[in-house]
Amino acid sequence: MEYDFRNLESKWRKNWQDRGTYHVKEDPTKPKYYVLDMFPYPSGAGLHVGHPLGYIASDIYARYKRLQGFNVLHPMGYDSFGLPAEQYAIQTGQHPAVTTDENIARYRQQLDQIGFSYDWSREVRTSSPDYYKWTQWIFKQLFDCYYDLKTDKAERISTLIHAFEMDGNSNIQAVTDFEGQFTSTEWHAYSAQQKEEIIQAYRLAYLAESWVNWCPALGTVLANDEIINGVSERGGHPVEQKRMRQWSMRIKAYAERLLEGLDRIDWSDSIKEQQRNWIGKSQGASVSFAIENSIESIEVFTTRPDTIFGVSFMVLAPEHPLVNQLVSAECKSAVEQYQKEAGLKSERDRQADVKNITGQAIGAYAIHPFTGDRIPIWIGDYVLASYGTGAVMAVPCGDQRDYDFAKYFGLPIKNIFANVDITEQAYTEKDAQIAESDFLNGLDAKSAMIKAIEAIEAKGIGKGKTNFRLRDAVFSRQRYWGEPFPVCYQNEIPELISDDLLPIELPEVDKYLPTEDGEPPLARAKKEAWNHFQGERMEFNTMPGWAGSSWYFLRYMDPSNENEFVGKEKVDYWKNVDLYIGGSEHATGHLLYSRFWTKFLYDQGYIPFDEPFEKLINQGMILGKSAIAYLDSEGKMHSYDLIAHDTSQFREVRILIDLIQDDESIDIDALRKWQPQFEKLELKTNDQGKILVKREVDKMSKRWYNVVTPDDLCEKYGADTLRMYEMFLGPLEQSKPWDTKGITGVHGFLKKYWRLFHQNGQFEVSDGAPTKESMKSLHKTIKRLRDDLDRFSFNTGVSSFMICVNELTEQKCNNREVLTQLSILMAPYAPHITEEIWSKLHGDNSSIFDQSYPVFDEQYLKESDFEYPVSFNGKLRFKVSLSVELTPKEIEAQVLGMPETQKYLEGNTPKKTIIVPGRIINFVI
RNA sequence: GCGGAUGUGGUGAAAUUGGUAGACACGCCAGACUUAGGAUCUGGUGCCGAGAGGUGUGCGGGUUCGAGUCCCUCCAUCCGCACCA
Repeated sequence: MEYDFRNLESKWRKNWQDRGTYHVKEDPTKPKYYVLDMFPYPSGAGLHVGHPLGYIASDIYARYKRLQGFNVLHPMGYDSFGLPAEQYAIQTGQHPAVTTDENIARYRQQLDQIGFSYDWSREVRTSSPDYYKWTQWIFKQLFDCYYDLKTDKAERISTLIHAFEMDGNSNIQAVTDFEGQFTSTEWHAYSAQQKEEIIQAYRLAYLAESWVNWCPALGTVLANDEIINGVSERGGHPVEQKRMRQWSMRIKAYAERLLEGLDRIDWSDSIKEQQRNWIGKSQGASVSFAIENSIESIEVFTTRPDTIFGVSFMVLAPEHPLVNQLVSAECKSAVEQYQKEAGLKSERDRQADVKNITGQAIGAYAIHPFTGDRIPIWIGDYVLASYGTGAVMAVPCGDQRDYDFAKYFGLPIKNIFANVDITEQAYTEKDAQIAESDFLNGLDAKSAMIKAIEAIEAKGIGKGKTNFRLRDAVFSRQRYWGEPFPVCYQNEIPELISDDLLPIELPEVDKYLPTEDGEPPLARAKKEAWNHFQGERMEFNTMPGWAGSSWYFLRYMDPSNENEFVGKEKVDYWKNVDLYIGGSEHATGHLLYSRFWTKFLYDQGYIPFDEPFEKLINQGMILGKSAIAYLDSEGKMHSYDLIAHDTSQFREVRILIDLIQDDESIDIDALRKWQPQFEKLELKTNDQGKILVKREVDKMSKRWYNVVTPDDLCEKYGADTLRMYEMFLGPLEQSKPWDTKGITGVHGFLKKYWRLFHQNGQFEVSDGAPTKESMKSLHKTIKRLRDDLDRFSFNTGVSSFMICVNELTEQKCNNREVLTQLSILMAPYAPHITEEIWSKLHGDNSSIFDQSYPVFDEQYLKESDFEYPVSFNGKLRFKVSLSVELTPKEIEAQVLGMPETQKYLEGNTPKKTIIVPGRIINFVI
C-alpha cells in the first residue's frame, strides 16, 4: 500500500467538511484561544506559494492549541473592497462585485486544497452589505464622539453640546482643531451651520478642508501610509498636495495611547519602532516670538528650549500664513518668487532635494523674548508647513540644518555651549554645559530645559508641549468600490442616516468613473438607485480600504448578528486576538488603524479590551527566482555563460520559470511553443548545446513569469508535503526566495513516515511494550516540538520529525503506542496523512484532532555514564552526559575515580573544578 | 542622517540559560538495484592536508576554564523613516 496522498487527502477534506470538524462554539468550560491571519484581498491572480506561508503557520498553531485543550477560534475571510476590481470594472464594465465573487471562489478553492482548519461558517467579506452595515455603524459612532482630555477617552458629542450650552467652550479640554473662545450666549446665537462647523472640529470622524494627497492617476485622495517615496503604493503614480474638503479620522487624539499600548503587546521591535516613528512623539515647548512693529507673533515649536539663547534667526515655511503680512516692500518680489518656486516642487522633489539649501529673508524681524535682540525672519522650504507650527526658531550652534542654513546665507552663529568647538558643524549632543545664556548658564541640558520652560511660562509666551508627527487620516476616497458613508446633506450640513436604515448599499451606476464635473462615481447614481435616499443629496465619497479591515476580527466572533456588530457575550468570551500572523507591510496602516478603532470601541464600552492583537508575527515574503535570457540586436538568444561579463549589448527577456531545467537552462522546445515571438528563435548555445539563463530574485509576480502556485505542488506532492515544506524553508519571519528543489526531501520524509506503519504493503503495527530506545526518541521529540511551537519555530519542528522518523526507522520500530503519540504530534503539521493513519490505528469514529497533546516524560531523557575526555591543555575537560539526579559532588568523585582521569592528572590534585550540569566538567590543574 | 534587523559549508539552515559548531534537508561524489528513471537504498561530504594534524561562525579587540551566543570598534547586506525643528 503506497502513500497515495491524492485520494487520501481529498477523502479527509470531504470528511472534515461533512463532519463539521472545524466548527467552533463558545464554550465557557474551556479556555479560549484566538488565532488569526490577516485576511487577503482576493486578487485576480490567485494565490502563489507565498500567500499560504503565514496561513500554514497559524493553522499549525491553531491545531496545536486545540490539542492542548483550548477552544480555538480560527476564521478566515476577505478584504474584498479594493482598487483592482474597480479598475477592471472601468475597463470592462463588469460590476466589481461579480469580479470579486469570482476571485473569492478561486481563493477558496485554492485555500481548501491545503487543508486549513478554518471555521468557514464564520467567513466575513468587507464588501458584503451585512458586513459593511456595521462598518457604517462604527463610522456613525466615531462621528458622534469627541476625545475628552479630562476623562482621557472618547465621549459623546451630546455631552459636548450640553457643555457648550451651559458654559461655552471655556471648560472644555478636548482634542480639537477649534481655536476660538465662545460663551454659552454666543453658542446659542450661532446658526446651525456655525454650530456644526465648530462641532466638526471636535468629532473623531469629521469633515474638514485640509491639505490632502491627491493622486490624479487614481482620481482619489490617499492616506499618508498609502504613499511610498512620494508615489502611490498602488500603481506607483505621482501624488500632489491639494486642498480639499474631506472626511478625516482624528487619530491624533489617540497618539499617546497608541504609543503607550505598544509596551503592553508582544510584537516585534521593528514593527513597534515603525509605529513609534510614525506617531513621532517629541517633547519640548511652544514659544511665541513678538514681531517688530506688528501686533502679530510667531509661534514655534522646539525640542530644545534650553538653547533659546542661541537663536539667531527664524525660519518659516514658505506657505506660512503670516509671511504675506510681514514681508517688507523691498523683499516682496523675491519672497513671492521663492514661494512660487517652492510651490512648484512636488513633495517628492522636495525630498530628493535635501542637499540644496534655499531660502529668502522676508525683511521682518522678531524680538528675542529674553535678550530683546532683533532676529531676522526668513522663509525656507526645509521648514514644513504641516509639522509643528510651520515655523522654527533657528539655533545654528545646536542644529545641523540651522547651522548649514546660517553658513550658506552668512547669518550669525552664536555658541552657547561651554568648551565646544562649532567651527565645522553644529553640536547636537545634549551633554554640554550651557553658557552665554543668562539664567541658564552653567546648567546641563536637562535642567536648562526645565528652567527655560519655567521662564517661558512665567513670561506668558509659551509652555511645555508635546508634539506628534502623526497626522489625522483622510477617510474618504473618490471611488466606487468601497463602503458608502451613512451620511446625507441638508443645507450643506452632514447628517447621519438612522441605524434602522443601514446598510446604505452601493447604488448601481452606469460607469465607474468620476462625473464630468469631477464628482466621485457615486454621483452618477440616480436618486432611486439608492436604497435610502435622504436629505438633499447623499455623500458621494466612499470609505478607504482600511475601514473594513479595522474591525473585522471582531465580526468573526458573531458573523451573522443582525442587531449588533458583535454580541456582548461573544466578545466577552473570545476577547482579543491571541496570535495574529501577517505581513509587515501593514505596520503603519492597518495595524495602527485597527488599534485606534479598538481603543475607541473600548472607550465606548462595546468591547472589553483596548489592544486588538496580543501577539503579532510578521511572516517574511516568499520571493520568486526570475529567469532572464539575453537577445542580441538581431533577436538571437545567447546562452548567459557566453556573455556573462558584458550584458550591455543585449536585451533582457524574462522566461516563464516552468521552462527552466536544472535551475539554469531553457527547455528550448517548450520555449518555442510558449510565445509566438520565440517560435523561430535563433540560438547561440554554449558547449553543451544549452541556453543558460541568469537567475534573479524578485517579488513573485505574473509579469516576471516567476510565480509558483500551490496548486501544482499539491497535485504533485500533496498538501501535507507542501505544508511541511513551506515550514521547513526557514524561519517564518525571514524573507526567502522560493526553491522547489528541496521539496523532495520533505516528501520523502512523509513516505518514510508512512512506511513506519506498513510492511510489505500492508498496514501493520505491533502491540507489545515499546523499547526504551524508541521511547527515548519519542519523548525527545515531544519535548523538542513543544519548545519549537512555544517559540513559533516551525522550521525546526519539521526537522525534529525527520530526526525522529529516521531513528524509529533505524530501530525498526512499529510499536502502536509510540506511533500513536508521534501521529498526534504530527497532526498539526500534516493533518491529512495523520488522520488517515489514525483511522487505521483507532478506527473511523475517533478523530486525531480530538486527542490531547502528548506530554514528555523526563525519565526517558536521562542519559547515563561518563563518556570521554575531550581535551587536555592545562585543564582536563570531559563530556559527561550524566544522570540528572547526581549532585555535582558525586559527579566530581566519579570522574576523578576514572582511570582515564588519573592518567591525565598524573598524580596532581585539581585546583579548581567547573561543572556544567548535564554537559561538561573541567578540572584546572 | 536616524531607527530596526541580519551576517555560520556549494545551498536552505540548526545550535533552547555561554558548554563537542554545521543537526535536518537540498546539492554533489561513490556504490547497490533497475531495460530505464526526476524511483528506492547504502556510504561519504566545512576548509587546508596523502596523513597525523591544523583551521574554522563578516573583520579586529575584550570578558570567561570555555564565545556563533555576552561587551566594544569597524565592515557588509536588507528593511523602515527621512529637512519632524
